[in-house]
Amino acid sequence: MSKKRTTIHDIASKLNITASTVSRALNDHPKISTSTKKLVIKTAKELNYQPNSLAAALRNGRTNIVGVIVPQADRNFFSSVIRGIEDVVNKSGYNVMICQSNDSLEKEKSNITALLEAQVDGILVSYAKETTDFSHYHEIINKGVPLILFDRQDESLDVGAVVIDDYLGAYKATEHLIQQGCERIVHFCGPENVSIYRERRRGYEEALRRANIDVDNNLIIKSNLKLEDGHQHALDIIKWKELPDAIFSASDYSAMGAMEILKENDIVVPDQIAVVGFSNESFTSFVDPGLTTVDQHSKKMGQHAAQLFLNQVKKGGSSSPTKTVLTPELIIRGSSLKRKN
Amino acid sequence: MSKKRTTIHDIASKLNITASTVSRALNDHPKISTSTKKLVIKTAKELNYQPNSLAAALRNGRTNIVGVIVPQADRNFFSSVIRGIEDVVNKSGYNVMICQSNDSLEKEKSNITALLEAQVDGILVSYAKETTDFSHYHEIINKGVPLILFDRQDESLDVGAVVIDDYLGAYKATEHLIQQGCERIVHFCGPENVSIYRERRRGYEEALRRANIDVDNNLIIKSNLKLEDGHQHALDIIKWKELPDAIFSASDYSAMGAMEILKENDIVVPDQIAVVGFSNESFTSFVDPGLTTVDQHSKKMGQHAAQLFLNQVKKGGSSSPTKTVLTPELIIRGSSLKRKN
DNA sequence: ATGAAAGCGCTAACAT
DNA sequence: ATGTTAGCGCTTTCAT
Repeated sequence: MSKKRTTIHDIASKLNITASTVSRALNDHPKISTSTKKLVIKTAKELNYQPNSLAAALRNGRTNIVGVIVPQADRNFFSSVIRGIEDVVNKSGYNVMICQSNDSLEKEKSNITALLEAQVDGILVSYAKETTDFSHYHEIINKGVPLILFDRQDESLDVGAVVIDDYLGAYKATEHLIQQGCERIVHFCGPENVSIYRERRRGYEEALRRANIDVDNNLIIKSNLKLEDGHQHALDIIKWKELPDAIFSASDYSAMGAMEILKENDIVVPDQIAVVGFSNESFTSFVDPGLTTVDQHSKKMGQHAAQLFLNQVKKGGSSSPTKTVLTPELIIRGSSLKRKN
Repeated sequence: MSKKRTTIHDIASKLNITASTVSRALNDHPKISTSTKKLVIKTAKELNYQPNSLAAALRNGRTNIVGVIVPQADRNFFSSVIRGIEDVVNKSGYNVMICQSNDSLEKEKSNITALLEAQVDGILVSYAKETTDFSHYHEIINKGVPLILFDRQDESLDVGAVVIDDYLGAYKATEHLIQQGCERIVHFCGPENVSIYRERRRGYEEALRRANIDVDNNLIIKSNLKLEDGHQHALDIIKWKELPDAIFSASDYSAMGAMEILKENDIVVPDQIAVVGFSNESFTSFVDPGLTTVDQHSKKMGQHAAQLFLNQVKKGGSSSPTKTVLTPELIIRGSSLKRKN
């Protein structure tokens, strides 16, 4: 059943030429006569020849595969980044190997090991929420494998990176809430080891300060930012003596979770509590009221990250790595638009 | 900068033994003394040795990689299937290489070629909406590479498959609408070449017949089932002389699209028009009213598909391929619950 | 324009 | 318990 695969040797012996000629013909080498090329290609088809990229990769030292590690591929944001990456690298003949870390450090490490063993030509990663120690990334760097970080980055790592200006996104979001008349703004804040969450918190605090509103640590809620976390936070909040007038969440999911609980408890969004999320997940436009959020130009981020990788390959890792910062965009929807009163 | 990679030969020469011993030690071969093993492992660490799975794969004829092709990784359904697949195959030492076809036949073909050239040990695929001709799948089969279909399958292909009973899911959904008193039920129906959409339509029609309601072809709308398609269909529908009293869409996205337009035009869901979708995408529970839908046990589907693959590898492709059919579950939410009147 | 030969890094059958 | 040897399929330098 499982017939022997045909190799270039099979083609060669059938045509009474050598494997080298076949290899060259197949790779469109300039010094091979057109007639030979045609013949080889024809015979290859007849014999149902399938190149073994493994063997070529072993010989060449390049696999033409780039590894991508994301916390969760089902986040709209990440899948959109991946599309951007594919857009760019496919054009240069690369394939993409996607791994999910599920935001777990262990899984992230094993992903990296697997990709390194598979001899990928580069690794693009958005690291897990759990990740605080970055020594496993040094393994990538030490091996001379191009490493690009996207979305989440670490300053201690001297590698190419593309991020959005999380500080600015959070600043815009908070400023918007203040303009709507909010003064007691709760912030759902992600793990502090992740730079994007530190930055978002900084943007939130700075916007308050500029508006002469004191930063109240009681209003800053440490969170894992999942839907269920949003539920829990909202359940806590509605027991407060004095309700806040807005929530700015560092994630759309926890924002959504909070909104669900508020509605269940007949607290009107946005009139009693305005809600703003972060990421522009697709569901944010479906819900009622639409969830105001911050768009991160995900596809563009992927394209940039891929381009950084390609540049690095071209230059052979000479010049110092580039950091690209994209400007986020506030998407205003019903969840934050207070009626004038 | 990019130092030479250490190989088993480096370890061998440092320890004055041969590469074979090193190889065996690293693979925990029973006939290697514990002391040698320890020494080898220690030295491997010191030299920062990284196995080259490419070379091993070339030698062994197995890569321990399974390829997965999905139309879109950002569909909750597919990403959930992928998790199920990873769950199962990781435990058996396989890694997963994910490709997206974007529902395009061309991309699907190039995905298959890439995976085949990468010598993956098996391919699990849910084919693109565009796919009507399955000859490229025969290449996989002819090469003796295990092929498993999930979600979408083709009867002409004699391979392992795991699907849900789309007929039953659609039947339950339609029956539910009828029980709610609906009689003029519109159906958004996907491309006919895709089996799942044929089956869903069949379930819809059969449920009507059993309730002695004539199948009205004017109520069956051919659709590509994206959000925008739902918008368009709803815009058409609201111009009808007589409104339908329900919509059963073969996809959550087009159901959502329709719901958005209906709301904008002050048509009350579910009272005037009830809406039911298909797939249980995560946003269906977020929206207001919650979207009634059919759950497809996505994670379980992935686990089953992966298990079929593992079985096939074990048996060496002897026995005839297994088809697994999962039973779908109707998730009733607000969008279809008419108030009793 | 084509051939001969070596080797990428690893494993396994066959020694001893 | 360890060494020897050959080869997986491909590319590429060096010949001719």
